[in-house]
Amino acid sequence: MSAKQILVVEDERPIREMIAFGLRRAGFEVREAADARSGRAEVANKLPDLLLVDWMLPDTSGLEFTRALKRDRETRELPIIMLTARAEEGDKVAGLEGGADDYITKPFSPRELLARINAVLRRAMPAEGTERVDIEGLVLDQSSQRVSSGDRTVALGPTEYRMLAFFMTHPERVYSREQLLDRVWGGNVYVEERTIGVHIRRLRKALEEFGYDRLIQTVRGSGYRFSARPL
Amino acid sequence: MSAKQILVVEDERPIREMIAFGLRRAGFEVREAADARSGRAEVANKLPDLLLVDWMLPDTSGLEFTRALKRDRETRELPIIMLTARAEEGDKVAGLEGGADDYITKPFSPRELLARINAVLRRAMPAEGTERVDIEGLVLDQSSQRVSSGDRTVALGPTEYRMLAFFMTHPERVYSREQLLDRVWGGNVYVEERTIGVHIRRLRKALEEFGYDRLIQTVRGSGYRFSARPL
DNA sequence: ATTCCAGGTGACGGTTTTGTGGCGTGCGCA
DNA sequence: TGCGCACGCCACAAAACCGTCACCTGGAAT
Repeated sequence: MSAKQILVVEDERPIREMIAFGLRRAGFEVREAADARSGRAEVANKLPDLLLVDWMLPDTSGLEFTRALKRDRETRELPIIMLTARAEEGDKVAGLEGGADDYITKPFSPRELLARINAVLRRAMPAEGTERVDIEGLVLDQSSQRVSSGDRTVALGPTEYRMLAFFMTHPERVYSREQLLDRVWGGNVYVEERTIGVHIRRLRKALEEFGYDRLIQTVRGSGYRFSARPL
Repeated sequence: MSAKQILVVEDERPIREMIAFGLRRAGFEVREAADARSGRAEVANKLPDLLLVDWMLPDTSGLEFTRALKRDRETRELPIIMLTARAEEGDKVAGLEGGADDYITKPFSPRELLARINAVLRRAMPAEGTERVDIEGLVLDQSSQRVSSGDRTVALGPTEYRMLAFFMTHPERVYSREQLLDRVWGGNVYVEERTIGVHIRRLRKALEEFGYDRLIQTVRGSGYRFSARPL
């Protein structure tokens, strides 16, 4: 597994360099940008694996920056961690709403940062060799973000796709609703656990016409399981 | 799987109780301590599965408390989550260096706390080699919460599954109804001992079509035994 | 043989968990 | 600005499961 590339967008140079230093020492490849403009340029230049974005940037707010990236299809899946100072704490919510995958308040320890980075990467990154998964003829292709059967594509919303992708890369195992929230939605979101049932149903319905809805099994009292074996 | 036990060490009573309440509602068993001293006593008394420690305690800093535990061989593996107020944020570094497995800043949402707890517990709980058990072709797979024979799955309700899982991981040994209540239902539940017989029957019936019902043996006057050997 | 009792059985009502359809909202897009 | 898609959530329906009870059974003790 090659080194993950992280782009740090932060205007205060000492901070930026300290972060970069720590990350490099941890084995990441690091690129730096001092403002949103050059940040965008860097992203366009070569897609990093993860973005660290300061909340306050000289030219735009990190929020705007994030929003823009999350809107673009090309960069939508790019994981973003927002850096906020304590004073800006009230905006956390907004930061997440804006689409950041996680945030971290300054000051933070290198260890904390690493923990979050790894968490987010783990979430975002298809585990080794799961770029393409075929289960009983149901085919997940992560690079094109599509799931298909034969030559037909299963119609899925973004959330359904993420959930199905997660399931297909983690079959034969029961996941609680809480775990699903954590792994499919991401750590810092508040969503009713009940809602998961709704998405399960939508996913089942989408798979139904292909005859694959049976793969999503309910484990009463525990959660759900994706399995090729009959219940 | 019986309920995990969590010890909350926090001097501010309302906060402590709120946390305890939330955790209990989430199915944890909770013990409380108001200062480091009684905290230590509680730990010594009976090792909990996880520790929630406030950063500021009347007698010692949470840091010292944690350090001490991490130094002791007996408690080194005990997972610790530190609670810090925002104002103490700068000390995070020290907190983590001190050996806490995670920290969380007040105020926090119950869900966030639960997520961290589960994450830490999951990390701390490496399988005991009972992940997969095969007895005479009857296969228990705990990660998928399923018992199967050949390619067919035994249809079990939650309680039946728990009971069978317990039996398969503790074979060749007689358990009284009371013991079963304790280990399968988990301690503080009021259920008629008579009821166990009913579940035994249900379990036998479920195993019947696979020819495995013979594995559950009645020991008159004592209880039940799961054994591959006939008798 | 008769009695007695632990344990087995089948049925039932209540409770909890999950499935389902629908509604309102927010955001991207035209 | 208006439209349509996703999404989150609610309220209700359906299903699964659980704990008990009343009654049956088989064998051990007398």
